[in-house]
Amino acid sequence: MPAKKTKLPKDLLSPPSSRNFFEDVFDVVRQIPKGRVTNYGSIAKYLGTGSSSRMVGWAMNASHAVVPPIPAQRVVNRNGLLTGKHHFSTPTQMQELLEKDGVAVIGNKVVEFKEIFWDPNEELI
DNA sequence: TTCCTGACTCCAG
DNA sequence: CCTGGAGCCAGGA
Repeated sequence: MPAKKTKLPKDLLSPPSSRNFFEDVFDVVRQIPKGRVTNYGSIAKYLGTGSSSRMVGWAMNASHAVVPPIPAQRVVNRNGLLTGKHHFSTPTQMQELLEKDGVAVIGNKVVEFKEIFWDPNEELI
């Protein structure tokens, strides 16, 4: 069956053998515990891509077309701001999903961000 | 091919 | 504390 038309890079549609940046990003994001959040830079660092944090965000942009769904709401910027909220179906979707996870959000910012921060570099083997 | 943009981050001033 | 520039990598016009 041909893949549905998508804006995803060809690499993402490649077999698992050709592991790529996208799959790695999704893999890490899927492991973020409920109620915890992380940022783009930490994921980039964990994947060894150094300071390519923008690529993480870019990958998240494609996460909506992937299954199982990626908890993209758990990835915010280094200040705990919901910088990617406008990429969800509605401007409030990201916050609602976070609150559903038990994460309080006020003024586009994750409350107690520092407390619930989940760093893959230290908590993921 | 070059130029611009982006769900980022760091460093100067 | 705020602002601007650079580095970063991939994709689109």
